[in-house]
Amino acid sequence: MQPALRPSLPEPPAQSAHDRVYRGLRQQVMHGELFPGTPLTLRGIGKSFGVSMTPAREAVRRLTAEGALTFSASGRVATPELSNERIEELASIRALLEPELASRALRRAHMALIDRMQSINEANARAIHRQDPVDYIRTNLEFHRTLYLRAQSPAMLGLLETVWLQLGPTMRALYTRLRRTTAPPHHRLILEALRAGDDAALRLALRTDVTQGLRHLVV
Amino acid sequence: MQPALRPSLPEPPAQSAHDRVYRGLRQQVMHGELFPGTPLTLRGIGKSFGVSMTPAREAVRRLTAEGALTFSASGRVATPELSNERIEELASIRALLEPELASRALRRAHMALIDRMQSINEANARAIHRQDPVDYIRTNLEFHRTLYLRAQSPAMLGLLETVWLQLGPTMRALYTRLRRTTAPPHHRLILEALRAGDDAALRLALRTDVTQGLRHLVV
DNA sequence: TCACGCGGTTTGTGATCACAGTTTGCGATG
DNA sequence: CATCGCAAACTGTGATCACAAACCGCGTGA
Repeated sequence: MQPALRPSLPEPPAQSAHDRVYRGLRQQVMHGELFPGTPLTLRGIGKSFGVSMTPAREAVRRLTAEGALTFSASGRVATPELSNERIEELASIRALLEPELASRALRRAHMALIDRMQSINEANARAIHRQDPVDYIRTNLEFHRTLYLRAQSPAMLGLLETVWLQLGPTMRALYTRLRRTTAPPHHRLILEALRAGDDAALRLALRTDVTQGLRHLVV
Repeated sequence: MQPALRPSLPEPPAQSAHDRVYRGLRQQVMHGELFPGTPLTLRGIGKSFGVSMTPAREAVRRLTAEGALTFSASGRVATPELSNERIEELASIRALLEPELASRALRRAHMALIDRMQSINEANARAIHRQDPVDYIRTNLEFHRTLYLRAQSPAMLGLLETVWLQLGPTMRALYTRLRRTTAPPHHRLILEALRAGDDAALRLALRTDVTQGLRHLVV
């Protein structure tokens, strides 16, 4: 969990049962803890969170609305198995939104932010070396989100997180399949563009980071 | 309702109770039938759709996940009252997504599509003359959606519809306040750019249509 | 050996209920 | 006449239940 990220997203404690379930499931999906096509059951979810079916159903309903889960034929719940077209479309949405968010964040960026991103990036490199897919996905998203939070554009970030959510299981399948041992090279470019205050370079670095990262997703 | 639009969005009949409620409420919100801050109750929703609280709750949960409804203090459900910053942010998201969708649709556009858009636009002009805010919003969205459906980018269109949904009540408040009697000039430019096959002009026309239309929203 | 069919089990759905918190409206009091 | 207070009504929450449909596995038959 990343307690340091919370203050910018003004979500109150909101400790209702369905909200606990929602957050828990959402994190599992976004961080790639679940493979594509993993079947879920309302009773199973409820039991694993210690609640009844009702809050589990609401959380699932909410997550399906965001594309994090799908209803297979006749209402069975599962993580999505994306077609190649869908993957490419989601990647192009990332390529549209992320440079814009980065550009907005650039105006408000300061040294402490860049340092924080750098340390997250080092954790990301360690996850790669450890060959830990979940931690790799988690730190990678955290790297990006840390930057975008500075954009002060909650609606746009929310939309982007929806996209990440849909890609979660697919990214897990990818990063489990190809066991890379070298860090993605573009995070360094992002940090350099940030330090230089170069908007065009930053946009380009993000676009390539996103499209390169998802290039290998197409089966 | 627009039965002609259905085939491209491959949504099955899906006649469960919560889905009927979801679609009904969603349309009410997106088409501006509800003003910002309108309070809703689960029991009231259920009664007006002839179902119990359970499906009503699921539909509301799903709509709040999309930003169509908000939970006011201590769980009361209401349509959102957006701040100026949020309105501007949503407008800039529209300005980002809609030119992209239009550009993708341009490659696949044909004469029948343009004719259909033109006839929708005439219905839109009639709604303006009749000073019917709901029908104005409905035909305006239909004009745009008819174009974007051709982009064959369901995920991007889905994201955009989420944005429309969030703006629904606010647009209703606007178009009720300022009683315009002249059609927005940019739809004509969009049609001309489509006929000419001019990508740059089309992108520009959409960007100005979106930003001009929402310029008056800021209170 | 393989395909088919059938019954037990599991699954999502929707209704109902008890409960706690909030709002509301009426009446008493200054 | 205005203001405060309290009780009744209302609201969302979560649990439980009945039910129908889908699924799974085993056994039978070709």
